[in-house]
Amino acid sequence: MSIKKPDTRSRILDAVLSLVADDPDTGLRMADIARRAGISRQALYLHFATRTDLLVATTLYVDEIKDVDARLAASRTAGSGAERLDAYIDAWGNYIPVIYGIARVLLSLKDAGDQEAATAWKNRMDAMREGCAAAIDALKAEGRLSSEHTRGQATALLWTLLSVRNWEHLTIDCGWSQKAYIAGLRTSAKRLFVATDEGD
Amino acid sequence: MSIKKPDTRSRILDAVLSLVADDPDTGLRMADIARRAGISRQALYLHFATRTDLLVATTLYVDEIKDVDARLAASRTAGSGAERLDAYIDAWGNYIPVIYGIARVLLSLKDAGDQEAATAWKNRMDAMREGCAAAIDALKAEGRLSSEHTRGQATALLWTLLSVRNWEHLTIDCGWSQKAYIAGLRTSAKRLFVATDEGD
DNA sequence: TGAATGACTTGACACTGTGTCAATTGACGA
DNA sequence: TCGTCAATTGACACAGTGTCAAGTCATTCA
Repeated sequence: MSIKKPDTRSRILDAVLSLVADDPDTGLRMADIARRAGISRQALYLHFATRTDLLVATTLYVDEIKDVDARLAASRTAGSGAERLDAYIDAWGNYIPVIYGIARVLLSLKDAGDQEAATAWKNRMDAMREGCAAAIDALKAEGRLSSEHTRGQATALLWTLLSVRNWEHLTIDCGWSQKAYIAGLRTSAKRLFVATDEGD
Repeated sequence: MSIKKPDTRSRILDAVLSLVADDPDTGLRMADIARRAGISRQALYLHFATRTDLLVATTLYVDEIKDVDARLAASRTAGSGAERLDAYIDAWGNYIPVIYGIARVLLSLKDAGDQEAATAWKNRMDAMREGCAAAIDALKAEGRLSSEHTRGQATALLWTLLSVRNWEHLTIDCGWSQKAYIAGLRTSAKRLFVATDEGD
């Protein structure tokens, strides 16, 4: 990886982010991105082979800038399984709005049948799933995982519950505030996965 | 509405469905649809103004053929609130795979910023939400709705839980069978919304 | 019988957006 | 001063949607 250099690449990535922030519904055309970055459309192709490449790179760039890893790692230090579940919901749930703009673009590419975008998204989501599995495992280790689910089922359910699509649905379609979203998911996850005191 | 006629329109709609069934990942181009329907590409525009119109019409056509209304109405006759919840999950959850192919196309249009597709989808989902609200209300009327949620919150959560995206995630990404999906959602909904016996 | 109508066909074309190619410029470092 | 690298301009190929004009063919109606 290069360290210095005049950083046209970063200007391009920032241009994508600023366009997405400005108008989430924009088509995000290569020509628009170039204009925003202050270079010619053709110059984009000196840095990224295709539009998909550029968009995938942008999501990685966001992860880097916003330091997902640090955010999510914090949740692993929590004490009990239930606390860990809450911490993970907080960490991931509050990260979603940060990535939502560009995530949406990537999801839309994936939906349109773009294999590369699908793979990139899958990788990100698989990493997120690890966190879900870790939280469920912590519960299980304490014997506090609801007897109604196996570890695998509980992990899949939590993973599903925490999807970007569900965040989108609850906040945008249902009008929940970010705070209400976090609170709602916390209580839901507790009800779903944490065994009640008198044997479950 | 016309009753007879050689029904080129239906042939077109069937062509869309058969293409979607054949290859869910296809681009579903107007030219392909025309070829499958046995007419010229231009003739499509004699029946549908735009590709979006055609695709929206196709989802309505599926609803008509498969009779969603009848399926969902059945769930309203169930006895207790809990039974009604189960019946609704069964009815809707088993309808999803029927519409999934074309729903996916519509969702992808919506994602790409198509306003007309977004509205059409919203209408369908609003109707589905009614069923969720009715099931939650039935629980509430019996005093069996978990005290942790208001009616509105519970409805939104159930609506979210039953989304096509979640079905997609659980069955396709997580590999759950349709049976496992229904069973998983039934127990989850019960845990989430039905109050436990000793005051909740 | 013969004209009008409606559904469909063929073929050409405009438009948008991505990606490619070739030739040129200008700066910077060895 | 030469080479190289980043960027520029301009032209173009290719898909896919949507439009337009002119022509065919069958049915219906007078």
